[in-house]
Amino acid sequence: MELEKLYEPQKVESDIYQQWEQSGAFRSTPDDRAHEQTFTIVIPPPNITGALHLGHALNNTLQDILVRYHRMRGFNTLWQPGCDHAGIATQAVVERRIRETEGKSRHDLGRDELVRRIWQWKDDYEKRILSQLKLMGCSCDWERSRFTLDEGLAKAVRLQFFNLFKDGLIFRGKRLVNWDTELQTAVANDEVYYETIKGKFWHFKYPVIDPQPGEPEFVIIATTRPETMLGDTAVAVCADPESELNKAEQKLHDSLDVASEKDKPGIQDKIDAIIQRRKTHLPLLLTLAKMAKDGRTLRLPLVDRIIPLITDQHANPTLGSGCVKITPAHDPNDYEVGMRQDPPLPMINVLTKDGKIARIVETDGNDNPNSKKYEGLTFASEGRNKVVEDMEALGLVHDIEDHDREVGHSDRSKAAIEPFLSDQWFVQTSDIDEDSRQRREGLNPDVESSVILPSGKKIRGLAQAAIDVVQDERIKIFPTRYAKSYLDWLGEKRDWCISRQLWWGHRIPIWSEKRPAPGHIASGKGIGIKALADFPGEKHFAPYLQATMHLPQHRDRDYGIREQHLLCCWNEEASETDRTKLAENGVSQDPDVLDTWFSSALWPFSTLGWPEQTSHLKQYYPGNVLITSRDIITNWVARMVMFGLYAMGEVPFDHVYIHPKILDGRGETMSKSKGNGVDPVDIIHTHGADALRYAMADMTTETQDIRMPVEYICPHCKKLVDQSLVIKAEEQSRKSRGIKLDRKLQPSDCHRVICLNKECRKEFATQWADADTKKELTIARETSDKFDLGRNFCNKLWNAARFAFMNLEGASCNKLKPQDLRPEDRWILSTLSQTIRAYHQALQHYQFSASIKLIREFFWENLCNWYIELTKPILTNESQSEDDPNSSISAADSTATAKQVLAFCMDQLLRLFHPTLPFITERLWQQLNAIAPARGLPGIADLDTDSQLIVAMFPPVEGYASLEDDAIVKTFNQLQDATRGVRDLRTQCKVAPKDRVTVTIALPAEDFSTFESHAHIVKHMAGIGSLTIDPMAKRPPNAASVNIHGLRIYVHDVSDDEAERKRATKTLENLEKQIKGKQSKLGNEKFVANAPPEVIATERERLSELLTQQQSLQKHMAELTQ
RNA sequence: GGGCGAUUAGCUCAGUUGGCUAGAGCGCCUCCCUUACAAGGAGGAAGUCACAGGUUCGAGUCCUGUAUCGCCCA
Repeated sequence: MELEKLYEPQKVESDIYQQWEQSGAFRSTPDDRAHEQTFTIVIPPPNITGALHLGHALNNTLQDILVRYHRMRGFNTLWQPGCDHAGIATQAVVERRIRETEGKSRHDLGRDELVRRIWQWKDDYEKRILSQLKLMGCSCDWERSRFTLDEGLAKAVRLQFFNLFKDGLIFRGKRLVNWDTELQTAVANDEVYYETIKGKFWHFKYPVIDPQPGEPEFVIIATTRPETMLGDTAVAVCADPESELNKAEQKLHDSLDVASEKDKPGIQDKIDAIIQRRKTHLPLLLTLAKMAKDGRTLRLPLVDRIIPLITDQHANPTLGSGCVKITPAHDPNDYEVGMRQDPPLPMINVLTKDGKIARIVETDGNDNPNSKKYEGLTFASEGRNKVVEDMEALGLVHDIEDHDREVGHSDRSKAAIEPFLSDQWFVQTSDIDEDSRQRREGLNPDVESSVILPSGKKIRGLAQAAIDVVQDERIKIFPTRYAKSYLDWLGEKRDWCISRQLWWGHRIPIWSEKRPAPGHIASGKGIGIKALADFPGEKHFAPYLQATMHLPQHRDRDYGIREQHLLCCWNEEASETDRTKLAENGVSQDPDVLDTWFSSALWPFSTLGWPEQTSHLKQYYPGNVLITSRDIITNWVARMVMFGLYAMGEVPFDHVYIHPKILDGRGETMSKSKGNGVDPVDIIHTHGADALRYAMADMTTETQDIRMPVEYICPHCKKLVDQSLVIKAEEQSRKSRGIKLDRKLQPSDCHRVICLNKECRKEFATQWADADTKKELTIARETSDKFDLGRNFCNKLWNAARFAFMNLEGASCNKLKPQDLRPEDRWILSTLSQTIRAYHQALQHYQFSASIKLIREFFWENLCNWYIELTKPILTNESQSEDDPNSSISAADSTATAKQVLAFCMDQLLRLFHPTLPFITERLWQQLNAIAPARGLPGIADLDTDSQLIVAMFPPVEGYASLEDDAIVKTFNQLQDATRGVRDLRTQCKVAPKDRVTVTIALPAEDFSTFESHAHIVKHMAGIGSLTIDPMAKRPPNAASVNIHGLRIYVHDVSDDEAERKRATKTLENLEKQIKGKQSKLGNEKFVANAPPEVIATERERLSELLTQQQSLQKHMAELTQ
């Protein structure tokens, strides 16, 4: 069964993968082995919004390399796969799809139907994602595949929530969220993008109530969002404007001192402005500050609310009028201002969930009679116009300027984001102290002000615990610089807002009953939440926890209710019937779901069966390493650590490895949501899975992201079409059609593409086209020539193996004595052993690129270009007559030894390459097993020859010490130098490759005998007909010569004196330059005094070497001139 | 605004704690379809290590500043 001349991955990959799966090689089996002998990786669960792209291919290649490496080293190994439900991202994708295809909103469908649709979507994409991973060769334990909404994981989520609630670590609070008025949900920060919008700056006058003599009648505030003034609850001024102005000026002076000339005028202008301002504004600002301290109030126009003039650092005396309106319920900064006041400012909401002006309720609980005419107007358009119009009518508009503003937009719906105050659930990650106990007052008064982990350790707070484990290196982060972003973020100890106003996700396990404040009589026929524990037959309410939550004054406006009774429960989800029954009794479950990261944070143990104490949990927790991308260090990694410590008492993993990011041809990160992802399956199609993996691992260095120019393969002419040109063409085409471009186009904006190849010009579809277009046109696959090196490498490996297999028939497995080995055998074995050691070293430090380079270099350069070339004549029996006259080894013995050594090298190489290139190595392994079933070096390396490489033993960490031989490596280097020297001269003198040349080599007498006894190597490798080694040799007539590391090489009869003189002169010049450098260095007293002795010694040695070379070359020149 | 990183050959990138003449792949030039491999082999040209200072006997490497780019956080 001879191998094909070209390696064709598609003929190999699926069979091999099936064999692995069927053999159970991926399966994890708990066996009580210690943590040191267990290797666990949990996959960062890909979300099910879309298919995987090359970034995931990188992530999973690296995981698979480590998993296969450890499996082959005999570790009990688990790679835990699965997918993430990705709350908002998935719901938005599915909602958009339904809107586009059916014209329906989620409210049209209803909660249950929408969730049903999303499950369908999940099934499709989960299937696609898992198949992508399999095609890449990932060796996950597929039988254990999990989804973050699985029932088992849902149970883990509910229990974790329950425990946190019990420990008083969950509280309810107000928060300004990014509100998407279109989707009617809060969106996360990373789902908001900013655009500059042309707008105006309105300067309004607010009348002062009872101004004293010398005080202004109005204060002037400026706003870009007039409609929010309906919710103003204060106007702030600076408490000490004079010193603030001084500070600002000093700061400008400081920066003026260090500024470049071109920046100076701008800074000077600002200083002048402040000086000017002291004259024009300061007196008024001082008056305002005093008024604020005296408790002066203002009458807010339109709604007629009396609001205080306050002092706060937020008011900047260097800008505008120095006064700023405060709308705590609709601006993040104002919210902070409001919270800083004592007592806090009231927060008055003026926005409805669907983006209109709300019914405005004053602090006394009554509707504001003046606000009626604004109610129901669209917020930032009709509302704004009406407010401005009315202010103008009242003559309270002082000025209007043009002003550009950065406005947040929802990534999902493209609607403008409004800051919106809403009730949210939080996990307290900050330190647990008196202050925070106040905040969660009423929730669970019995809780201590610390938390005791299952390990018995007492912690100050979740964030602090997660900081500690990285600081004391119980978790190590690679590369180390990423520890900083982890620590910085956790150091802020911001409580974690975990509720999301969505339908897709884990529903918050809180049930509540709204009821009046204490002292009032409960109305209605409710059974009362306290009675729920005895609710007949409802096992899902046990165990449960209950708490009464007092809602502070300014927080209850949405409800008009003073107190809420809450019940947190776990066990099973409530059934429909239960829900109905409970609803009838005035008890309902919180409609919100949990932040996706809540369930992801449990992933390292929920996937192992927690809260059940399964054998998997015992064996495989904690994991060894988490491999992920840097953008989720905070969202995910930090939370896994907090939850791991909290639920398990132990860190979830020992190491975190952060890998580079894949960028597209324009330098933008590849992402699902951006629409520039390349399907790894396309690359597998053009280059093969191993080539994909090889290139990925080879590009994974510590510092750099990976730029990946993408090309389409035109399905018609098969030529490559540059993706960035296609995007440009699309932009052009849109412009010419009069379409305004409001953003940079992405590959996902290009659906129909005309081939840029002039002879073709046919149209094709891209992966982003809709189904109809895809049907109409053929889809072009995407590719990148970045993967060529992987494909080339696989082909090389394939062919080297092919050659070996053609010649390994009858290879033996004998006990070899050192004297049986030829110098090249000893050299290659020594080099192999060193390579093995270095490979382990590199991989254990997550130096993927370096590890690949090591084994690539050994294989391609050393084994193929030297060892195999040297061994060819023996193996193919051409060299019987060319027996090395100096060797005592017979030709037949050499052949047998060479076969055994080559078989050994191939065996070790396949093992070394298997983690990176699993398919091709497994295929070749089968062939090797067939041709050389018994192999190894008995006594030195006794090998298992398992039928499957995936479970064969990896070469040992320490290499094979007895094979290492520095002397032969040194000699071989000299032989290689000589060979290269002759080859160089042959090329320079245009000797045809087939012609044999006559060569004389002069060298130091002490190297003579070793060199001479191995000279056949140079002779063979350099195409030498006749070779003389002579320490005293002089230049033969018309010889070309070169000096390399003390060797002087003459190739006879190929050069005239003129050419030789030129060559020698050039070399001499170079030598002189180096000698001069060395001499001045060694002549420097300070160098000799300060540098370490070994460095000086090397320099001296090197100088004398250079001088010898120079002398010999000068002599040579002299001979030439004669 | 704060933090992190990058800038080395035409391109994409290596370069461990400062120490031989700064490397690789691709591309380029010359030669070779030699029976494993042209997806290959042999040889070659090509770099002011972003810029400006500083520390040091010695700086691509350490420090300071500048410029440009990227990412994260607010």
